[in-house]
Amino acid sequence: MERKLLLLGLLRQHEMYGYQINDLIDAHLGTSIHLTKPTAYRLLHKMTEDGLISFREETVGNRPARRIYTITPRGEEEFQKLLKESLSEYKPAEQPSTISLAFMDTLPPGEVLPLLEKRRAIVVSMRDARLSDESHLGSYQCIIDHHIRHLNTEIEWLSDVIEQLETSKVGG
Amino acid sequence: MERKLLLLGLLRQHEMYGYQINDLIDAHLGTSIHLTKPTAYRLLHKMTEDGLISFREETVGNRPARRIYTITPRGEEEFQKLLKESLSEYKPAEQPSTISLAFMDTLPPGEVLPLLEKRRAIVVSMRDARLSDESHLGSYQCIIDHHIRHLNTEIEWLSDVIEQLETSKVGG
DNA sequence: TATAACATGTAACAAGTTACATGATTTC
DNA sequence: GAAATCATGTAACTTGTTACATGTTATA
Repeated sequence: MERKLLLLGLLRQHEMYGYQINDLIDAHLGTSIHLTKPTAYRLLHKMTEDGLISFREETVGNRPARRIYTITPRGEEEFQKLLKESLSEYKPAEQPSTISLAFMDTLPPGEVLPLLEKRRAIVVSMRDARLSDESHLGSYQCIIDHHIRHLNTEIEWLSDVIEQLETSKVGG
Repeated sequence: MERKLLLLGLLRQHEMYGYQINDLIDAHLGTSIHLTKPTAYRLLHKMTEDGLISFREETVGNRPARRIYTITPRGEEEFQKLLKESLSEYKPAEQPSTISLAFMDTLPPGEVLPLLEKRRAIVVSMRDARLSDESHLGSYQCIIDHHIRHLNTEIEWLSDVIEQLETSKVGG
């Protein structure tokens, strides 16, 4: 489970509390992995139970205490294990958005084209948002680069599909 | 939900029974979408309840009767609706395998390199399996092409990461 | 003074998986 | 006669989401 690896990896670098982790992921990794608050909190609880992380509380004003998590030696072991496993494996990403393209010939090209152009615009704006994200975050840069490359591939593929549709529209 | 679109789209082309659908997906689309048997059967039941598809039974020998599903007019409507929605949207694929790369600097390059090379070999063999799949399946070809492109991007990215590691190993 | 951000969490639900169950037929 | 394939399915579990709950502090 990659979210576990992610949390362990983050906590390994600095101690952090849940809210902080959520913010970091939303801000910089949210387009590559989603991890919603409830899931993050649940995982943190579970990993605490399992002895992989531990926390101390810190109170600022009268807000709910921050639970500042640190990785334990057992967590470090688990991290190393998961990391080596995960580095040497590959599970292809599911591409749910792709399925509809298999059925586009159901509709007349004139109807499909604007839909695909809308889709492409979404992908382009995602790519551009990533490109203009100037916060070079050391190790995350690698993931951001990965994401940009795949977004570019997606744009190229979509453009080819669109082009083919356009010529078939003219030709047919 | 893309699996629903997929099932409706398949049944729209020919009537089919569950086992057949599972086979088709395993054989040609399995690397892009997984749909396990229980999920497929459950969806077929639910869509029947909802009036999107209907079935007749066909018995061969003493085996359990095949339930041969056909799309209904309401299913056709739903299909059109889902298709238009899905064509114009884009949800980036989650890339769980990528997370570990953010933490590779945890290990010495000499230890990371063989792991990443193993990973790359997996991706390469997936790509090659797709390339050598000669069963050109009309509309699915588009999805297969999509998949191959992303696998290629993945290979390029991994190769760059590996190359960087190699030079840093020599240089450092 | 209202809204956003801070900080945690629970409850109910949705979706999908694994493992198991059943039994016939074909192939080695 | 054992193993694979055909054909359906159930039960228990895992994982994650959405919506809701609670209350504080900073900002516009």
